[in-house]
Amino acid sequence: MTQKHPDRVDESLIALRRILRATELYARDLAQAAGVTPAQLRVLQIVGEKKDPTAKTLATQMGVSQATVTSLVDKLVARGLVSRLTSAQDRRQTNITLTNQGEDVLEEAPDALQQRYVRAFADLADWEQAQLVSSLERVAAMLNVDNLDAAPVLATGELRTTKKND
Amino acid sequence: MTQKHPDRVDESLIALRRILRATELYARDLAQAAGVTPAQLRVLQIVGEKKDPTAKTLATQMGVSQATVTSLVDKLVARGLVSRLTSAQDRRQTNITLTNQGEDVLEEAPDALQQRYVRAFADLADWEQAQLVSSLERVAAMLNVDNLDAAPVLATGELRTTKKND
DNA sequence: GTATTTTGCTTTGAATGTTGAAGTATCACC
DNA sequence: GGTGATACTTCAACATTCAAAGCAAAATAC
Repeated sequence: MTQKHPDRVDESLIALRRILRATELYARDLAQAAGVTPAQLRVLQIVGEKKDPTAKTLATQMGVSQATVTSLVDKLVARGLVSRLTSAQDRRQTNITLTNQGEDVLEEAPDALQQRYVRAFADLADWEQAQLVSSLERVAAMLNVDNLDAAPVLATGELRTTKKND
Repeated sequence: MTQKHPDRVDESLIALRRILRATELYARDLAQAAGVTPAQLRVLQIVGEKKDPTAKTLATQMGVSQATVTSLVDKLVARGLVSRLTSAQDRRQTNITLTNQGEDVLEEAPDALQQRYVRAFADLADWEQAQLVSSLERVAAMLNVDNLDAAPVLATGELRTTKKND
C-alpha cells in the first residue's frame, strides 16, 4: 500500500546476509590464525572489551549458558590465555582476566569487523560516513525491537511454551 | 588526516555488532522453536533457497567441510526433513531436497532477519528505504573486499600462508 | 580402451561446544 | 542463624566440526 519499491526489502536483506556471512567466515579465519577456536576467541574479545567480566556477564553477552562459559574458560585457562579471579566484593563471582599471553593473542586477531571495515570507512566522504552510521543504527534498532538483546537468549523453555505447532 | 569524525568508525562498528548479535541470538531462538539446531536450520534454509543443492554447494555456502555437511544431513534425513537424491548427470553428486515436512519446518522458522526486519522496513519513508539499501550494500561491499566470500572458508591452510600479521 | 588422476561424498576417530540437572559455596534478607 | 536466591562448577549426554582414510564415479592420459 504505502510501499513503492518492494524490491528494496529483498535488496537490503541480501546485503545484510552478505554482511553476516562475510563476518562469520572471516571470524573463523582469524580465530584459526590466532590458534584458538571461534568460540574461544569470542570469549577473549569480550574479556578484552568489558574489563574483567564475570562468568555471568560472559554468558549473557555471548548468549550461552553458564555451563558453556565454564567449559570455554577452562580451555582458555589451560592454554594460559586467561585466569580466574574470585571477586573480592562477592566471592561467588569469578572475574575472568586476560593474561599477557591472552592479550597477545587478542592483538593478533583483531576484531573480525574492524580489520576490514575501518580502512574502507575512513576513505568515505564525510556525508557518506554520516549516512552510514545513521543507517546502521537504524537497522540495529529495527532488529532489537524488544529486549531479547539483553536476555540470556534461551531463558530455557519459557519462550517455547506456546511455540511447537499444534 | 582526511577524517573529521573519528567517532563514526566506532559508532558504525557498534551498530554492526548489535546487528550481528541480534541476528545470531534470534536465529537460535527460531531454530529451537522449530525443533532443530541452528546448524540444521541453516542447512534447511540453504536447501530452500538454492534449489536442491549438492553437498558440496552446501559446504561452500556454509563455510564448513563436506564431512560436516554429511553429518548434518544425516541428522536431517533421520528426522525426515530432507532426503538425498543421487544426481543423474553426475552420480558422484548428491542433491539434497526438502521433504514436505522439511518445508513445513522452514515455514515455521522464517529467516532470522526477515521476521523482524521486513515489517519495520516497510514503515520507512521512500527515501529512507533507498538510503538504507545503499548503505547496506556499501557495507557489504566493504566487507567482501576480496572473494573470500565465495571460498570454502578454510581451504585448510592455503589461505594462511601469508596471513600472520606483518 | 584401459590406467591414472581427480572429484564428490562418506566413514571414522577425536576434539570442542552446548545444554539441563544436580551440587556447592556465598550472599541477602529477615 | 535460617531460608531462599545467586554464581559457579561438575556431570552426562548430544551436536558440531574437522582431518584422514576410504570408496565410487567421472575426467584425463596414454
